[in-house]
Amino acid sequence: WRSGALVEQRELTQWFFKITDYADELLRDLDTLTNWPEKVRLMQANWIGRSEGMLIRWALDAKTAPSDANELEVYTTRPDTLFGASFLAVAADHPLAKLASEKNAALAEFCDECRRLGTSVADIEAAEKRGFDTGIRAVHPFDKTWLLPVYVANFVLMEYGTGAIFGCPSGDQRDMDFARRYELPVVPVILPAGEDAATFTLKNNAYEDDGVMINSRFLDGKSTKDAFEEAASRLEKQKLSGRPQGARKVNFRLRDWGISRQRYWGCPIPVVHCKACGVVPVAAKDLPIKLPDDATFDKPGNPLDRHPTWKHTTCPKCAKPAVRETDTMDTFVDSSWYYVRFTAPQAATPVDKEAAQYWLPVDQYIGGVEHAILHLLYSRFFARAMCDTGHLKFAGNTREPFSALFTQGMVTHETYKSTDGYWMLPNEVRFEGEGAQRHAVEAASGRPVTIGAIEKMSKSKKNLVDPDDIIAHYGADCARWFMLSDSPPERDVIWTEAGVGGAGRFVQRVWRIVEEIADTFPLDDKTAKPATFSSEALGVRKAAHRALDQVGKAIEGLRFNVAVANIHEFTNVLQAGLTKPGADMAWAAREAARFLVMMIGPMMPHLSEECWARLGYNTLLANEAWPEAEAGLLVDDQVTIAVQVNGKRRDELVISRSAASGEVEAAALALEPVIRALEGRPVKKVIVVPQRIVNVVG
RNA sequence: GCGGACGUGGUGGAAUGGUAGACACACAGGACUUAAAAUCCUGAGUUCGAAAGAGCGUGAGGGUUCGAGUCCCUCCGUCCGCACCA
Repeated sequence: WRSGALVEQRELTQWFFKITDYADELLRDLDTLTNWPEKVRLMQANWIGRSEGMLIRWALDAKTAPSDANELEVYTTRPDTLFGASFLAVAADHPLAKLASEKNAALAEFCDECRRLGTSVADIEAAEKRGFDTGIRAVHPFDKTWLLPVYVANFVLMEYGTGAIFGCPSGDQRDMDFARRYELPVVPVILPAGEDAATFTLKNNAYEDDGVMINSRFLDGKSTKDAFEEAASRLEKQKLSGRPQGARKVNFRLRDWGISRQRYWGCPIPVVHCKACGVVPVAAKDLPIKLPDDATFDKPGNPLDRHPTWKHTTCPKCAKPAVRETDTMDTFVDSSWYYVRFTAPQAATPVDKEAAQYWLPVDQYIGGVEHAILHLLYSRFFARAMCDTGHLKFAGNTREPFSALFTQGMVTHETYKSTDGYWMLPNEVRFEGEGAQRHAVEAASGRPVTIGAIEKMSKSKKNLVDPDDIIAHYGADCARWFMLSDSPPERDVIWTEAGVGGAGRFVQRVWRIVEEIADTFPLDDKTAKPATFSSEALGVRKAAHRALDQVGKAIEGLRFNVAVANIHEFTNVLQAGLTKPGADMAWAAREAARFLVMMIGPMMPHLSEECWARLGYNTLLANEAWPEAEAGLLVDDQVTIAVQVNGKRRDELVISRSAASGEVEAAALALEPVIRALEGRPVKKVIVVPQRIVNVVG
């Protein structure tokens, strides 16, 4: 239904949000989003695509121009290169192209051809730069005697700038390609640093960077930046038909947001079309407009448009029969402000400003990078628009909906296709062989299966793994633990169950340790903390407190795989400690068990509550505060420092934490491997980094 | 074409410029067992060596530094975004 007359008709009633009004602010405020990934900020900046340039009006030579066309306005970011101009070009849809086509059948044909091609990315890539000389000549703004040809060119976009450009082949690769094809002059106007003006020439590569102006009359010798300023201010002062010939202009790549969809599944756009009153908004009391329950989907096209009764209503203004808008909104509209609604989901009005002000902005937003541009830009726009319409107010002076953003990776998996071309679930497939011999067959029939690319898990390609299988076998906590331990959350993961067994063993191990400690050292609030600890017990305590510190920080930083590794490490120490019983170890072990259970809590909630109860507590672990690590247990009196000779590690040294540099140096130089590595050479220099490393240079 | 990210053992991955490979998976050997499972212990980047030890080692090559996986430059590869935006 997107072809033919219907599209024309639709064009007239397309609905847009004026996101371009916020282009500058959306771009500028990206700098304030310091807790957003650089990548996403960059993608948004590129998408908004701000460029500073000029609109320049060129007079058309009366002898060659159509009678009702006497000037052509172009957009450029490089007024400095005006003396390198060798042609002008307009888009096939440009009014001047249409005007010129009226008396030129060949030109009209060329314009048609341009319109047919050049829509898809692939077309553009393949398309050569082609043009058609309209015969019209334009007058150079700085030289009345200099006439330039005006072409229609397939690489000029009507949607950007004015749909017309001036071509400077020496300074722009596209213009260069065009000039070489149509044998237009190529005049270098910018001399790169280190080049000689007398010998500098360009072959088929344009020089697009900065330099010193040449062949440019009054601009000669200026820097690119100064030349821009000079040319711009002259054009601003210079008049053409009584108006300034040039005007500075900021242009954006960002377009307005077309929200009209010809689909059933979306919020209806709440307006009515009345023959007498025109487009009339639906009264607030009649909102929301509900979709009909009896839509049919048996034919292509918009079910709302062909529904027998739904669209027929009366005009809110004059009460005469009128027709509802049958376009519905893009679903991105809903996702652009749900976070505001979520602060007061029961509110009678769309937004409870007080609740929104209390909760927003969102502290930590987590989502896939696929939303980097559309959803996240629309949401930033909506937050601002809602502030301006009085629907929303933020507590601070920000207008950003999401303070911090984290982009998680995707879960990917191999894809499988049967011989008849159907996608197959991984659990319908059996594997044989290894390495290059590895191949797949249908588990049920033994028929061969093609192993396809590793792709993002999707229902359509069926490369899905059902977590129920893992949950049934190992439990939900184990599934969670395994996923968190596997790789950092920002990275894509190729899903594999290899390793889930290890997570299962860890779950069992935690339970065994907790049982052992609960049985051997039952909860007894009266047991006083021992005055001193054996070195083993102290070791357990240090490991416990260090883990608490590390795991807390890792979780805060969303580095869950590191948190898991830290817990593993600590568990290993605790388990070894249990083989050396004693009153002080009992106390240390109980403390350690309590910490262990608390640390796994966020990642294995069921197991940890079970363990918590097993340790004798009759509270909910979920209500417990994260314990504070004792600072004194986080540092050792003795530190191990590496000893290098000429940057190569030769030995290590255990020494008092507070040892003076001289002391450390002496101890390092006395080490036998150090003496050996020096091979009798004198020591030139010794670098001592306290508590870290010694480097002997010799 | 423009912009960006990444490249570390058999695998997933650790590492504020300071002992590369933590932790785990897989693997091998051992203990326990009639046996297996489970559990526990041990080993393991690579080359040479019986060992002690030594050489090499974070995609390749250069640079900065006492010291580089980490910073800078060039190249190769992989991935992502934008794409004739004047």
